[in-house]
Amino acid sequence: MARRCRLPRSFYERDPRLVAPELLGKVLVRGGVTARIVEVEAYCGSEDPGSHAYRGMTKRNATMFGPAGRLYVYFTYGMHWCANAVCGDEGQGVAVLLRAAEPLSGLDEMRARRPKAQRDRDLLRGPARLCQAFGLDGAFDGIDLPTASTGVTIADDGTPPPEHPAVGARIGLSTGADLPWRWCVPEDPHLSRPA
DNA sequence: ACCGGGATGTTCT
DNA sequence: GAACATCCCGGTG
Repeated sequence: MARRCRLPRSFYERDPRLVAPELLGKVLVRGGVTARIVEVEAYCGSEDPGSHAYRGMTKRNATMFGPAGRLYVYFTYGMHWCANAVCGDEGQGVAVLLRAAEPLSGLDEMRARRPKAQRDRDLLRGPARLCQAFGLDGAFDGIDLPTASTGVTIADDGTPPPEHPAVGARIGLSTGADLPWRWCVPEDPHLSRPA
């Protein structure tokens, strides 16, 4: 296996629609718990009616407007957390939502945090399930992914992104649902929904 | 397999 | 007061 390195800040400092497909195949890391990202969505700030940032900065979405490379973790539906990587330039409010991943290591810890998951392929199949399995919640909002000391990061282990990713509409939106800003590893069994 | 509804509480109108 | 970047369970076929 090739050596794993944290993605540098410059990776994130671009349009989320460029960053998103390149995140496919990268490795989400929290200590010994790791997983390969297979599904993501781009959220594009003031030009995107589906984005939390569409109506400007609020207390909840403030992290989105900060520097690229931070983790934006938000609470939704009264019980779930979801995690994004902030992209672009500071003040833009753009990010990539991490929607699904393939478990690589730390499976026992994931299973312990998600006792309801029947099969290992269900551990990270969906943005809130992914956060549950990794133990990500509001305490992780704003942490800096490129910084070594945080323990949470996204790394490159040499696996290239798919040459022809599946692209389609984002999931769960009432507005902005027509925009094709969801990217997946084609045919991957760990997707939240087929591509 | 697919579908419908309930859980649960923060955020914004 | 409504909406919400979701998940889980229990129905039916």
